[in-house]
Amino acid sequence: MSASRWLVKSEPKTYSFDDLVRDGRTVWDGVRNNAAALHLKAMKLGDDVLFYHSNEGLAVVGIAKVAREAFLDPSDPAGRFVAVELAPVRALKTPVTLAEMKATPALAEMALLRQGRLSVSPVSETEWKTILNLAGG
DNA sequence: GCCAACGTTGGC
DNA sequence: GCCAACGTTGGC
Repeated sequence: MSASRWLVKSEPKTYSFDDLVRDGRTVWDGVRNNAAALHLKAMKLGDDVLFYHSNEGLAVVGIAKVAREAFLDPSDPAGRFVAVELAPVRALKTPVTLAEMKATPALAEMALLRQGRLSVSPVSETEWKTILNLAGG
């Protein structure tokens, strides 16, 4: 079975893709939404992850991968939510902006576009390839 | 168990 | 700074 693909959002002011590159690896915690948490739980070691900058930038800027599968979120005192760990793979040659994605018919069904507030969402193989093409490979 | 009120996210 | 979308909370 092939790996799954995902997209995570982060406000660059809080934690940017550059921060992930600098850190080499990070705990992706603080997700407090059930739909997003289900996606975190479904992540497998080595899965591909698009890194999206929200609020500022508004673009997919890099590729990461799942470095540790879901475990109890250490920042959640109630023990209800999970976290994963992510590691950087590479920055995109050209960031792919939200506007570009909205203007691309092949991406019309993307969870990112259909449910704007979802902070962790699945990405289909077709969507992945389309975005990497937009990024210039 | 329903639903109104409220809070949060995130694009504009 | 505004507001749409959506999740959560709490009174009944």
